[in-house]
Amino acid sequence: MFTIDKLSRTPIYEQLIAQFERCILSGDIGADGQLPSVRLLSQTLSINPNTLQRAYAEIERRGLCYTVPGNGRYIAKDAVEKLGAMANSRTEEFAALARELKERGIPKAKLSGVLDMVYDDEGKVITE
Amino acid sequence: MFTIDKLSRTPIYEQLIAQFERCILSGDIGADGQLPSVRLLSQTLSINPNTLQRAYAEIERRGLCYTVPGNGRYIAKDAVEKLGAMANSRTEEFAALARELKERGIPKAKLSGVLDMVYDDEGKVITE
Amino acid sequence: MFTIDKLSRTPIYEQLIAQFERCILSGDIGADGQLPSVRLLSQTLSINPNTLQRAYAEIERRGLCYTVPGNGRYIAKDAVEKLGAMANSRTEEFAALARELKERGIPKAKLSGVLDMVYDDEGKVITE
Amino acid sequence: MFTIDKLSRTPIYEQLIAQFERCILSGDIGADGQLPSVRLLSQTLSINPNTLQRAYAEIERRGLCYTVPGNGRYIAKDAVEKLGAMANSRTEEFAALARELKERGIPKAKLSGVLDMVYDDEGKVITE
DNA sequence: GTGGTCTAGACCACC
DNA sequence: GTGGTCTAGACCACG
Repeated sequence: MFTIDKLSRTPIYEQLIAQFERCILSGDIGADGQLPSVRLLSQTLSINPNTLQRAYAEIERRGLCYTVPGNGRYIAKDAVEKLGAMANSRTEEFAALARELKERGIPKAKLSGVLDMVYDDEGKVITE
Repeated sequence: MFTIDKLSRTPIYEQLIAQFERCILSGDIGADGQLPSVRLLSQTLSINPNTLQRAYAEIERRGLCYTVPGNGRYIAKDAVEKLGAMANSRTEEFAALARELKERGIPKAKLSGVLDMVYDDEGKVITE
Repeated sequence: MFTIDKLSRTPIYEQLIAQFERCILSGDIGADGQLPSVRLLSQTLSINPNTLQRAYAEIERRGLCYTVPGNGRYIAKDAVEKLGAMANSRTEEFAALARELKERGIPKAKLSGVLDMVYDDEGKVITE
Repeated sequence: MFTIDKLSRTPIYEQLIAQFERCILSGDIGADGQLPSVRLLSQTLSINPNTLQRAYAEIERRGLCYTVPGNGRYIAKDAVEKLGAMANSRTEEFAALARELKERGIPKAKLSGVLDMVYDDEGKVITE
């Protein structure tokens, strides 16, 4: 369910956050919306509870989940919407990267092609 | 000529590398192709000489420049081509970002629009 | 009669205590002064009996109620007076908060205004 | 300069945050606006560096200070304004407390008196 | 059982 | 020197 790269330069807790956000989007969390407990998941992933705790704290700070004291953590109902709003602001990142690649001589056609591939990806697989 | 953001989370030496690469691409380095000395430039930018040294070392490692001992650093003649090759591999990065944004519900049209903006921005200047 | 916020950061047992004290002040407990049994009320509120037990223990410790073994819990006759005395000591808390807000630049007029609003709120109901 | 109560129920890192905010308001940070380093201050207060780090991270998240990589942390120029804005929203807290005390029979006159004392505090001492 | 906090000590990257 | 991250292991409050 999760893949953590302990050697990566991006901190583990950020990797965790990213993975959780993906899970929320894809609905890969149990139907009751409960997130795995700190103890359990930290064992499963063999990471330190503190690290996971930190990831959870940040996810909660973003309003994507909430804590029921003594009971567990649950995904917020409007989590998907919030993620959408956040993604919108990340478009600027996309623009910056495109600008840089353009500067380095990558033709627009190439990037357009990549975009096509990404967005038609699953479509092709199914319809073929 | 250079703009360094000391507050940025991306290390200064990486910022330097990126800026040098841009200068190489745009030909903004003196006609003789000589890079400014560590001592001089570090003073100009008021950064630590070690930091600049590190950037130069990395640029050299990438084969974009070479050192003439006791004389200075000069841009390699095939530097532009090498940068082109490197940029190509960075397209994967672009794809990854596009994939993620797609996953989060950003429609293809939006990204295409961004692409158009980026590429038609200065394109006009050329076609005029 | 009771509203428990299970998501609140203030423990449930403290919420219970506060609500009981309010009920005692407003006289909203049955004329006989008997408090609901642990079993019944914990079911009604769908909270853990232990939690309710803890709240009752604390209320009893404060001398606001007493237990008749095998019979039930009853509100102490001097409960209201005791609550008054306790509230007096909480004025210090009020002073501390006011001091802090002053330190942060909130003008006295603003706090006075708040005070007016709070106290004149239901005051009207009485004078009518 | 700082007083930490390790036995308090409010976490150390929150105590730290509160104290820093007060220092910022009163201008008790060195003229250059640099905050003490994690290592140094954690030794001085004999607390764990991690705890202090956490406090600093939160302060930074609130936009009250910023980090110069490899150099240190500095107070943001608009820190005082931000603190003012935050305080404004805390007025609600004040109202809630006043409401509760009113409910418990504290007369308005008493709270008004407290308010007078708090705000005229230093004035009296001087003019008397 | 749950989450929250803290300590001790280590390692890394950057300047 | 600076901040940032992580681990290991402990303790506490709450339900």
